[in-house]
Amino acid sequence: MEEPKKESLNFIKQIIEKDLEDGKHASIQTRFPPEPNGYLHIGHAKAICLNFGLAEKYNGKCNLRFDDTNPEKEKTEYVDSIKKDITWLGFDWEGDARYSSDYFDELYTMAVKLIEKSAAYIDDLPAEEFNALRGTPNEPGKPSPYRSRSIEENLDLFKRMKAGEFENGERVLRAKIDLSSPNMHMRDPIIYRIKHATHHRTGDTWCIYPTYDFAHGQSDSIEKVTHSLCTLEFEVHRPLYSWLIKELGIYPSEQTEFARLNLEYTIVSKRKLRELVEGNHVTGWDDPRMPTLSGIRRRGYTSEAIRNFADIIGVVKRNSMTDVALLEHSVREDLNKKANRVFGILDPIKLIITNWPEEKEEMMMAKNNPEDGSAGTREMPFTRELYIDRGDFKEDPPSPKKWYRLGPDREVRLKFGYIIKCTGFKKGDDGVIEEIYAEYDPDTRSGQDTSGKKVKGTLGWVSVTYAIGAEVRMYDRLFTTANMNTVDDDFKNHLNPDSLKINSKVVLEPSLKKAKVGDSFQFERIGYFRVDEDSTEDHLTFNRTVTLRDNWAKK
RNA sequence: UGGCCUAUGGUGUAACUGGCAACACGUCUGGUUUUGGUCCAGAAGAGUCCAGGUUCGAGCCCUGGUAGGCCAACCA
Repeated sequence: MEEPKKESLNFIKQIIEKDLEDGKHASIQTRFPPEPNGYLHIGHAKAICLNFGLAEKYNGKCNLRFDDTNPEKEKTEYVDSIKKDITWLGFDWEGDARYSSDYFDELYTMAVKLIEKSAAYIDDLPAEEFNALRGTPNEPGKPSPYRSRSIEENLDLFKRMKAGEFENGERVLRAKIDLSSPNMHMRDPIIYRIKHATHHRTGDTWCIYPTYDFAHGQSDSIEKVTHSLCTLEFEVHRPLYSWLIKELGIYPSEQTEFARLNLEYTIVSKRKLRELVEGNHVTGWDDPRMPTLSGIRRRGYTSEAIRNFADIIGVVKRNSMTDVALLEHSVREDLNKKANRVFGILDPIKLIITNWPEEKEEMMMAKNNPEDGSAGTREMPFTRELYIDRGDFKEDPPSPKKWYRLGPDREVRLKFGYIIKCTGFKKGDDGVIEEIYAEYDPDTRSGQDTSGKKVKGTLGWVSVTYAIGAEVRMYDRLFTTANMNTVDDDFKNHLNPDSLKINSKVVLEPSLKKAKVGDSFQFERIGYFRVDEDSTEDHLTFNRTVTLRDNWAKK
């Protein structure tokens, strides 16, 4: 017997398994806490797969909680899109979606408790003076003159803040911790601020709102989150996270940080993505070039591919730059199993079978997916005039060993059809080839080939008589620079001018008439394509998801 | 004149917690193939940031460096 290979655990799984073994927790509770101020992107997918995946693996639970403590930025529109994206990825959150705003009352009570413990105070300092007193990482902060107010005065002021007696920015509530801490977040951080703004859920009930630091950890605690996972930049917040929980004597959730996803040629800053949308550099949040989940989905990536991708990139504490090849491999792997094969000709040129009678038609049997027998077969009409791809013909091709395709006197198989031999071509005055002529060998019908001929090249084709036209949007990376984190000029200078090429002269085999929005196909020998929502009843539009691997084109 | 985190092939991660560095992607060979796809077989590619130390033995531990990331929004 072979030793069962021990599954290697990432550092978070190790922590969880230890906690479970030690009996620290009977089961785990995680949460995915997006701020509803934008669309989810591929980086969020990593966090979603982590949190929901962990709950799945360890029979725990994962909440969806909207971190909505800043009314000026948050909108219900985003709540809806976020839910949709998580569902698309195939995850279910525990119970109803939660909101930090659900806990505003409780949070307020906690703040009062802190004041009563003399662990928080109201500061009247204007922002400028406030920041000056805070010091720098190298110099300790100095106390505000308001730091030593009485509990009664603080309580009264806080109540009046809540009652709306003050203007935005006039006063804040600060936790009283340690002004000389080398960690800036411990230098009496602001925990409540005045914002006369309408909240997407609580409306005008409140004019004071807790800051991230005062809302996040306590919300975790209220939900009895055992493992609160967030990205590396929150590492410095952890002492504050723990301090508040301890000071308030509430359920001790624990924060653990992991590295966020960095993907080559990709940007995941919400601000920058918004800039692309608003500057019309892309067509919208769901432009198939966008790294948003809505964009990726529209492009044709499957949720299985994304989940697999999240799986193979792993979870660690070190920053890295992920090769896009990993993502592309994930989709190809998934689509290879699922997508039916069809013939699509991106750059059509007429091929005329001169020894094929004008009116003769034959139906050819084509396999839908060689990887999946249950995908069945379909019929394709074979006629005298066909379209093949211009790139499959060369007037003066290299040696047959280097060129498997068509050229004068060369033979190829038209897949699922006959072997043909090129007998000539017609060139226009402008030097452009207009038509290719060939003769077919009647003994080579696919499946009934008695000729014994072997040809190296196999081409896709579409009957001119039955072809349907379509538009294909060929997408490429949005940026030309691999590491977009380190560009110091305007990131828009790095936009790839060729990130979208529209090809509207594409012809497709007639079976595609039945294609529906959202369907993915493999155009044989070319790539994977998804039917876009811009398609109409009688005109299909496809997005190129990704090309096929092509070992030959590289040489 | 600070604090915290991190460092393993080209890329992403492993290494049963001290036992001669593994997997995936990518690259290159060859085979199969009615997709130059898939699949199959194989190869190259790191001696684990550097220097010391502990140890029979260090990628894992210790010390000191170096490099990168993060922290001074009433953002999250």
